[in-house]
Amino acid sequence: MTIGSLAEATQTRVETVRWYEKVGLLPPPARSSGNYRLYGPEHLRRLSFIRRGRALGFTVEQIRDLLALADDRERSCGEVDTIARAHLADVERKLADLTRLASELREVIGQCGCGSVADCRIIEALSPSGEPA
Amino acid sequence: MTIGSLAEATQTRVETVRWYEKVGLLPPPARSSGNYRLYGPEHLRRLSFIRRGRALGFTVEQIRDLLALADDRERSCGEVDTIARAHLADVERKLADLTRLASELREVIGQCGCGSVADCRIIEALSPSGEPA
DNA sequence: CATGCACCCTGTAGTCACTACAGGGTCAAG
DNA sequence: CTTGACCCTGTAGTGACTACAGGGTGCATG
Repeated sequence: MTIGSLAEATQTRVETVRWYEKVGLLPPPARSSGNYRLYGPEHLRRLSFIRRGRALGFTVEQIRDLLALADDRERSCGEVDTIARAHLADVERKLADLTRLASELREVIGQCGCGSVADCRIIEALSPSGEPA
Repeated sequence: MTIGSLAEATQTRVETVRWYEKVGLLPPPARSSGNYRLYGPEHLRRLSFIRRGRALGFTVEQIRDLLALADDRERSCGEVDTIARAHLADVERKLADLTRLASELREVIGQCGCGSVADCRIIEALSPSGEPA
């Protein structure tokens, strides 16, 4: 399996696959006579894991930890649970922030009468103490 | 007003103030005999505008545009409205993404029986076709 | 007058997770 | 034998800062 096929199979860019190798998430594969990377099914599994983790918003460092835990199959699942819960808490914080932000934005936009900038409420809302910038 | 007071007044780091100057959001202020930056009330107003915009999630480029529009007070408010609406649409997209993500995470976490990694549902959920990594 | 300390200066490099080249090599089809 | 798709390495860029390193300034205290 060349890097192109692996990338296609996992919906990843070729450069990204090489980057995962560089930062140590994906082990260096064998090389062909022409120095092409040759991947096996284990690489496909590992890269799929990485991509799914990224899609769920885990950082690369969290995925590195999860991979290390997944490799050590005897270990208790507790640490995995801890990482996942910490991440969920993070996502929920961001969600709350964005919700607040969206409602502030909607309010600001609703006030715009669309006259001239001189009396634009959006600009006013951005300026300190409602004064134009 | 030195850079430190300005930074404190706007809840900004000193380095960030200097960075806004470097990228052209904040005009270069006068200098003291000892080469210290000296800011006036206009700088305070402009920096407050920038910080409020950032807090609302506008990018630096969007703020650059908003500042240019705000400076040209004759112009119609339409462009300001366009920028704000585009940003709101962006925020709403992110909000939808995060909401989906949080529910997926909650599901994954709920499945973890916290035994050994070998039968950890979180790891399985991250692996392709439910198979361990 | 000397010292110390908080503050300021410039400039560069690092963060995160990639992305985008530049400048070349390899391979299979026509 | 040439074309074109693919691959290689290495470096630099993205956004919005942040973190130094290595120095200068300004003011209070001894």
